Amino acid sequence: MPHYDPATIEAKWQAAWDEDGTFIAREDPARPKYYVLEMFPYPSGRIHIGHVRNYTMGDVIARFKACTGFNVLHPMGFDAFGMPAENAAMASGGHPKTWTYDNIDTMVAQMKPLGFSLDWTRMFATCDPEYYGQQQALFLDFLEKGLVYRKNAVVNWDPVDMTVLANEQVIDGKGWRSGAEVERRELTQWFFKISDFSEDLLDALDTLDDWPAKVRLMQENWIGKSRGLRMSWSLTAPVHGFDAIDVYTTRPDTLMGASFLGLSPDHPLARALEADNPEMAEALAAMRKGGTTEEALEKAEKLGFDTGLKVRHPLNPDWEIPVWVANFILMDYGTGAIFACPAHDQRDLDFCRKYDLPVIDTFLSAENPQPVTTEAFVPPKTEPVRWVNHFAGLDIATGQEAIDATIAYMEDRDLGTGVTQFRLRDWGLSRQRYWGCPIPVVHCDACGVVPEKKENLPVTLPDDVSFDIPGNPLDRHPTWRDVPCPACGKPAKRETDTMDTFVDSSWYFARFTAPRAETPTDPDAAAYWMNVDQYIGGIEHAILHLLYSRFFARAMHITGHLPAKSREPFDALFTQGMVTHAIYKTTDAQGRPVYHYPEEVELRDGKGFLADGTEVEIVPSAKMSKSKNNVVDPVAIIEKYGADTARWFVLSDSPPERDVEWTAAGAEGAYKHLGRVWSLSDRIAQMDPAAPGDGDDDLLRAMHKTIFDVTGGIESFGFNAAIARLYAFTNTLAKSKASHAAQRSAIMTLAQLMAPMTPHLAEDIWVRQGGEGLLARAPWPVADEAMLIEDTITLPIQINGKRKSEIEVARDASKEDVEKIALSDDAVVKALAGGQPRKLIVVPGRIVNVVI
RNA sequence: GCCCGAGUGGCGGAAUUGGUAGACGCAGCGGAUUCAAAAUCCGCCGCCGCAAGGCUUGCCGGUUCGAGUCCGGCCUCGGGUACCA
Repeated sequence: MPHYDPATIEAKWQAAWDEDGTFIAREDPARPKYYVLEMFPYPSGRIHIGHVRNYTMGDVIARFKACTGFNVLHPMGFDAFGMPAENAAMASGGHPKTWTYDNIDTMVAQMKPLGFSLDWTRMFATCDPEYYGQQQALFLDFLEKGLVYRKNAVVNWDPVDMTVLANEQVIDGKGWRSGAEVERRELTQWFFKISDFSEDLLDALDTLDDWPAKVRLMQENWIGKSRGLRMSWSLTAPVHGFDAIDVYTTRPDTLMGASFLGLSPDHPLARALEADNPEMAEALAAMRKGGTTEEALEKAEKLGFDTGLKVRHPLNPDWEIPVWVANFILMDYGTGAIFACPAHDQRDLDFCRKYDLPVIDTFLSAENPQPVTTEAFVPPKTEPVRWVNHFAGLDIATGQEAIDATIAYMEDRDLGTGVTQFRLRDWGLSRQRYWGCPIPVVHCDACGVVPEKKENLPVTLPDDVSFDIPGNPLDRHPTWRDVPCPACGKPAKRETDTMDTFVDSSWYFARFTAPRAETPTDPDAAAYWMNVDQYIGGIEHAILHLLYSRFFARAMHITGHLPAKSREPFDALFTQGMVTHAIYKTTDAQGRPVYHYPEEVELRDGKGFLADGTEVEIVPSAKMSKSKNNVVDPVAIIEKYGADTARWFVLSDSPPERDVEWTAAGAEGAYKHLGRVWSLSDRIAQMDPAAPGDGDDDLLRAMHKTIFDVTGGIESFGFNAAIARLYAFTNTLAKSKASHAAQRSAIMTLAQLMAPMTPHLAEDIWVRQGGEGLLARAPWPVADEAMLIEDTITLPIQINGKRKSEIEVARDASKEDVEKIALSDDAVVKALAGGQPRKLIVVPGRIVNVVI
């Protein structure tokens, strides 16, 4: 008897699909289309188990939809620009382009044996000039429609390496290579006007019914719509042309608790003042140290500088309040100036305690009225509180009521304006780096910023660059940088910043509909294939990538590159969990972290050691990340057991939305199971067709139940539960004594139901049982509803809510009959001891509860 | 700091969304087969207890005839935090 030999089977069926062109997507108006997309990978070097899991999920959906009558588009590409390529070039002297394309070749070679139903003819990498040239065309169209502009923004500046750092490259406020304290520095940069769409991006979340609620909630919070008050605080004496300071607040109800007026260190007034005040300049320089992330700003120790200026309280001109500069105030949000109310904001309170500024309660807890000491009192805006300091004479009212009342009061007296504000900021896309899409503009002394002509696109990256010194090689590449002005022809300079890699991934899904078109999209192809019916990717992209893509889809509609229906490009979203793995860490002489690969670490008694005996720190369950060296390579699994085992295993072991900690155990079990199914098929094929059988009806009922459960499981992303049903049905079939006809029907159906997960094995069983054509194209089995209904059911009996017994009743037994049977049950009779139940609850078809 | 999740046997997890907690798999234990082993097949397998029985879904409290599921308060872990992708 031949044995299960995945190496042979898998190669054979992959060749058969290739020859048939099974997965090549062609527009066909006669058939409904289905576009399945998994977030495309960064070409980090080798695929890891997370990729296998992610793409297998998409493949299950793609294969399932193809068998249920859809014309499926299932493409793959690479998100190929980004920092790791430059870091690799710096570390080993190669070129980012070589590194990237070599990695892509390796990863494609690793992915193909997995047998994904991908249309490889549509593949591209975002670093292909063909792709990024079209992205430059999009940029120019956006520019023309006013969707892109320039303004100043802060970056992390490494004063030793003289270069801009990514947030990731700032560790504890220091540059990752130089170790120097990072400074915040302003540069003129390009921005997409995503804020024009704040309201729309927020409102449209309600239409995304097939997105996870948590993602919509995260986006809602990120966009952060708030209603507040904008008002002016007049200075007691004008300075540097300022006679007042504009402030925005979402808590105008706390106006009477104002303690000081705070300016961002980047506020124009702060900058004007420090110019002729060395002491202040020094203090502000200290405040500008450290990274630019929100987390760093929020967690940094509160620093302040008293400007000596005073403003008058808008409601009481005699009340003078000091003006301070404070490091926790963001220039990007509101007006870059706040009034601080320490009693009801923890940051303000920490600041006031440190600098000995007054703390004034405006309201107290209704039940427990205590003045604020070390903890700010910040109840939900919907909770009623007792007002002790409010101009409108409120007593008990909620924060929201007080806010509304305050805004009305201030507007009536012309002291301020109620405004709606969004937290969402414009998207800064400039990066001072080489390995990205060049921004297609030229800076001319005479003409200013001049867009490159479309016929000159793509503006390609030069190949002759070096990475031996920090900074952007484009900046120091005269023959690339120095060009004639496209408008006047005089000497000018190219923009040397490149685009954020999020730009690349914000429209690739549209490009896949016509990957070789000579415009960014092809209208007919986009109209047919868009939208993405099912998008699958990691929860780590819940905010930025998805929000940026939603913006891009809108902007591409405005510029005529996508139809109106694609303003929301992803109809359904599934966020799979991450594959996690411990990180093994030591520190070098400078105290910087060094990460070790799992294969370098020997585990003993829960501790890890390197070959030389050094103990490593183990950080459990961390996201697999190239830079942390905790990536698990699936290639060994595929080589040992085959692709079907790898696919089956990554789906079977945990629910797809949950993180999974990778362990090697278990793959063996999956492999054994597939071998069992293969042998079972072989045994059935050798049965005597004429021999009598027993239990055909039971087997066929189990089969239809399995069809029903597995179909539902796949449709609802319950892959692990669907696989559990397939295990159970395999066990049933293995024990069955049914006739050959029934068993053949059962094994062929089993093969079909397994096909989305283990397509090669399934095709092989299909053809050995005499199935016609490719299983990949065979119609999906449909459960016969009549076979799903059982005649009798088992009802559990609870006594006082605890299960004590169970009864068999007819499926359609009346409530009265069930009560009668339940009350005559031994356990119930015993528990009642002759008495009457206090209450008898019968939930038909579910449960009986006897309350005594 | 702030926003969003997750927590169930030795392990991964299931539970028709308020109705039998532990499906299915892994590991383990026992048996069959074998000269022996591997492979395969059969059975057992939450915890305490000799048993009767009791306990059990991170912790504390609540709602309910009934809570893994709903509500309130904590703890731990993970994701995001706008230049990692």
